[in-house]
Amino acid sequence: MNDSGLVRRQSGVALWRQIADRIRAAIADGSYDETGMVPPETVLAADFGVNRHTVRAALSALTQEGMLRPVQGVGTLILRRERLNFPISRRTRFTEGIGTQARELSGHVLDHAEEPASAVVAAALDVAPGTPVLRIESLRMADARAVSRSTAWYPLPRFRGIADVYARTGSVTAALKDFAVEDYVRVKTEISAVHAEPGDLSDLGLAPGAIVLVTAALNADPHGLPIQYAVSRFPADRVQFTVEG
Amino acid sequence: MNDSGLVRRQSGVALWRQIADRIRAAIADGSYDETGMVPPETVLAADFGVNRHTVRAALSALTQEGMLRPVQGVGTLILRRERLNFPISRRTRFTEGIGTQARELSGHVLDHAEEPASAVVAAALDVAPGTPVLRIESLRMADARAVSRSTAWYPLPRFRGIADVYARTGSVTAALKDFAVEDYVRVKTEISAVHAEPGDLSDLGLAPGAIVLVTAALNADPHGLPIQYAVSRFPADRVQFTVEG
DNA sequence: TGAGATTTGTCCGTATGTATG
DNA sequence: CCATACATACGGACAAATCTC
Repeated sequence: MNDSGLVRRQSGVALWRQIADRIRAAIADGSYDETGMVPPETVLAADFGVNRHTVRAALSALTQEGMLRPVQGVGTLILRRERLNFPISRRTRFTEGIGTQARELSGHVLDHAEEPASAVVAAALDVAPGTPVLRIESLRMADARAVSRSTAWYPLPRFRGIADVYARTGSVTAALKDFAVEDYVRVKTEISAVHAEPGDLSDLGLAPGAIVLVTAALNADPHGLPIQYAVSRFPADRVQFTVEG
Repeated sequence: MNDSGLVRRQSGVALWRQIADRIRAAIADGSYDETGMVPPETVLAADFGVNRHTVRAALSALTQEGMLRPVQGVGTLILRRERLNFPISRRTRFTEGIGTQARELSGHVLDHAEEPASAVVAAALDVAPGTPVLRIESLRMADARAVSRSTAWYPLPRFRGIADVYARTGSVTAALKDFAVEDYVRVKTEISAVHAEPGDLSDLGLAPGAIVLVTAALNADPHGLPIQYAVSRFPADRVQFTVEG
């Protein structure tokens, strides 16, 4: 199922990395589920039309990522990792959304500060540009792996101090409840994908060339007042979204 | 606005390609809108911490993509910076969705055939695995650039012959209307992102390492009967999605 | 008109990374 | 492990086009 594809040279992406990306994708869509192993290096080399050394470099990178374990005399075992599914709907909640897909979920506040609203943030929160807003940087983990890195903006003075509550509870929903927001709805979500930037490499533990899914989301209270605008970055090899109509 | 990021070496992704990706992203988010030009090569080289030749290789790639036009003695002009926005909602329609964002829209049938339903397709269309279904491969263009490559499955015998109507009209909605489907709704959309595969390079005109947004969508008629299951691939540098709550 | 500054275009050589056999 | 070929990245120097004063 991984045939029909010569790999492209002189493209600025090393052959071993192109091959690593394709093997990762093949593992994700279950192509090797029957054996639980990657095909032998010589077979892969023939399939991709490259030298065995090049395949070895690709497998070595995937082994480094913790996705494979080579066993001499046996083959290269696949250590399966499922992709977390993150539902997006009018009632999007991070913790409920991931639900039972991970044993351990947590949210961490990395930093927070009050600052004047940029044009984009001001438009989203429906305030004048330059109005003070609260910015919170956070990291979400599932089973000890980073699944999102967010920057969220909240209007002031309504939510002054919410960062402390979030830091204590690890939940946005709980923190909002503390500020008398019993319910809220997801008004709009923009989804795009870009290559990992230097910040993603450290925050999300990614390699250069990796893919980051980016969402820009607006949440509002039941009266329609914007309460949060957030830009979040997700590692595409660990997360997907589902939009339920 | 493009600072704070040295670029990573020996990662299997050439520096010039990493830099090309970041400049493309900076163009897309409007960082250079004031001048309509990319900063001078020497400035970019200093920002990224690389030699000017390396920046030139990146700019050369973007010029090849039709995104830039260098002018000796003046600078490097930005030709194109729009990303098509594709709204996803209960009433998702491709043509209406793209709407006025492009002057010319078209859909082309590349291939179609009847085949037994795979496990995934059968589950989506709510038929028994192996039941014959109609598969249609299509390509959608906006202003002479490919914006999606889709594989869609339709239940049989209900939609036998719909490929011809789609090929003639270039519109799924029109073709469905021909089969007495006056209205339909988007039940579910899964969104993920992967690296471009060999097929994407030719179909969507992408370079290796490029990002492809993948959607798996189920449409149903007003009675809730599944009428179409489609897996579509979009070039992430030209397309983004918006989910409206 | 012209001199100087700025910016892209092209050449040289050299060291390292990638890919093959 | 080796040897070989090509791509990538760097450093420097200069030419050509454009703008400003």
